[in-house]
Amino acid sequence: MIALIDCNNFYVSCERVFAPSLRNKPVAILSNNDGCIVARSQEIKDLGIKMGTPYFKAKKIIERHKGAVFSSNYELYGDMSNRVMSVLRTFSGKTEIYSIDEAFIKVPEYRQNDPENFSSEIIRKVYKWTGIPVKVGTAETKTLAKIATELVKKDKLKQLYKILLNKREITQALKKIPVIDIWGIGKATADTLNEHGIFTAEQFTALDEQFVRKKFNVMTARTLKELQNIPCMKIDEQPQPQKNLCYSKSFGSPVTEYSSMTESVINYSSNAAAKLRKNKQKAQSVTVFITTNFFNKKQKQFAGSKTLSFPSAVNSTEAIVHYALKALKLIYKNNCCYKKCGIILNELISEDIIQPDLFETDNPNDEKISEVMDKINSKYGKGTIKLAGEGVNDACWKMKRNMLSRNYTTRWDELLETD
DNA sequence: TCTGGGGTCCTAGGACCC
DNA sequence: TCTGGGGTCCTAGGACCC
Repeated sequence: MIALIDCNNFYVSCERVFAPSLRNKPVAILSNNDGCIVARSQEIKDLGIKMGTPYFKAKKIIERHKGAVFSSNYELYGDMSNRVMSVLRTFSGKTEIYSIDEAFIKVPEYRQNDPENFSSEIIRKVYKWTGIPVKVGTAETKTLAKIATELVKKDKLKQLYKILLNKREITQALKKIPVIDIWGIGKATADTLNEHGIFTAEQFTALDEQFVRKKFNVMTARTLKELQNIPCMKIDEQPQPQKNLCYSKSFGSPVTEYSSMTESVINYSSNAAAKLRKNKQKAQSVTVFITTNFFNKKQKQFAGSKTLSFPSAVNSTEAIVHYALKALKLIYKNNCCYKKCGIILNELISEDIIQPDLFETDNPNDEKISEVMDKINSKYGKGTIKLAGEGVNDACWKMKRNMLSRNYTTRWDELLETD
């Protein structure tokens, strides 16, 4: 038996924990650069504002309803997520953190005779200990557990949990779910299914496995079996180490100068390198990409990317910045109005794997310098020490975060300063 | 004026090997 | 005149997730 725990409007809930006056008001959270709406309270949804709506299109209506809007505060959400997950671990020895706001847990044997009570205990304890409201879906497969939480959302059930164990109830449930809402079925597959006259999860579940396997792929066939209550996906406690790491952001305002572009590439590379070291990994190659604003139809469009391999796996800021700048030089085109750039570190391996550098081009001091920088930044706050090439704090390309809340749970010094 | 970011997995096709 | 069969590896692109 598997339970899926899903935090309700997670980012919104995090902000509300520290601003209780917002509990019954419309609250929206914006993407980087304060661009799109990426999380919505129920009140915002009720205003008809869709996920991903550009903020400028929804601003007026939110203001009219006296709603609150926040820039996304990933430090806060990340920390709140850790708290929720540690509460969940008190319920089961087997938990899989699926995303920042969701986890699958295996229901322990001795709790399987009473999933209702088990669910409501989870909901109560997580709320009491963290302030975050969650919903719980229980079933014998992951995909059906997902369907169960979907039903809680859709039907606005009195209970914040749903149990899908017996056959009749499963069939009833699947009738209410359009294929696009099935976990693992996206737009493309849903469109094809619709063309074949398949609209609900119940209709999909009746299909022949071989047909689905042929028409689509193994993943979709697996989803089918899971909906037929045949488990195909295990709870994955030890997620595989990450294979790529990407740090990319749109610019606050467009970049037209090579010097600004280098600043941002140095900054993004340093950030990516720091993340890599935090994950205790090294990269074997780096990709740099730059693009113009593709929403602007009148502008000349350009997108370039280049991947360079390191002589041996690295994670020092110095080495990564060096190669990223080399790659940038190869793709940069003058007279373009750039909107975005990004750094991808590829072919990641554990930093414990020692790979001798054949040509000994590494500078052994680089790693030590990076280590010291990490220590200083972790003690005194991100950005305390950085490369001069990263430019100043108010550089035009830096992302906009005009409505940022405080790091209530991770930076007490910051609170003391501002209060 | 203003439109996000970060991942994974699968597949088909090309290049190459014997 | 007639030109095989069986592999592996890599890459780009598509599809999906949050």
